[in-house]
Amino acid sequence: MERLDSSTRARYEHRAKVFKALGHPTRLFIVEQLAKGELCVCELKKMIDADLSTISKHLSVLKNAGLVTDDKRGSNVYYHLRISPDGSLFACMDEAAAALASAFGGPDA
Amino acid sequence: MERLDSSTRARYEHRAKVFKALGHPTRLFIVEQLAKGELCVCELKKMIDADLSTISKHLSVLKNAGLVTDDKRGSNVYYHLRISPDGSLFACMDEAAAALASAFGGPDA
DNA sequence: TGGCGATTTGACTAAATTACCAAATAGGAG
DNA sequence: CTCCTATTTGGTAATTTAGTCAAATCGCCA
Repeated sequence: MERLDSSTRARYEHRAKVFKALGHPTRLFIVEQLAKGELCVCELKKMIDADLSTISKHLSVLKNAGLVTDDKRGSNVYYHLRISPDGSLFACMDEAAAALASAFGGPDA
Repeated sequence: MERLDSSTRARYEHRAKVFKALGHPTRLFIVEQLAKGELCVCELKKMIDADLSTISKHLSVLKNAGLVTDDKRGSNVYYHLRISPDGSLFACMDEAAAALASAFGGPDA
């Protein structure tokens, strides 16, 4: 029987950090937009109705989870994905939606 | 250009809920154990060093995210996964670990 | 019926998250 | 150099989450 001891826990904390970063609608949206190509903060601002500082902090969470990197060019900061848009993390998003929908009979159940 | 308006946002909130549920090491551990087969709360208790009520609440979060269901049999409550252990949500966990590791040069980078 | 083991729920506290505003910083243009 | 734009950071209030203990439930068995 596997037990959640401290060394096992460290491994799970590692993974949980990535899921946690994806656990916010705005961040999930950002990740999907970046899947189409890099965007600078001001471009994301046009898409998202929130304070610029809020968006900046969401980007920082994604960066700390290893999901994106930033690249300063001129006075702009461009963000792009570190994961493949064809990878399981994206397939996973659809499965996530399906899990909830099929459980509670949502619109796309 | 796609915008995160209120209806779009509702869709992302839906998905984010599932990721959020996976964004805790204990819950991630529980999900992986359940991938091997159903377990009752007292069996999970043997694996996890936390208060029984804490475990119960984690299970409730997973249930609300549509990831598990419960099944009372006798005086025990058995939990089992609602998602396939072969699906992308599991493949995704490895990718999650890899994303962080490759970003920060972790042990399994 | 009475009590027991298993599990959930409620009350509560501490800690983390989120959002906004204002201020700081950094680079480029004039 | 100085202003302007782009972005991040710090402070703070509101909300949510995680964890613990105690109390409430529920199904069984004597």
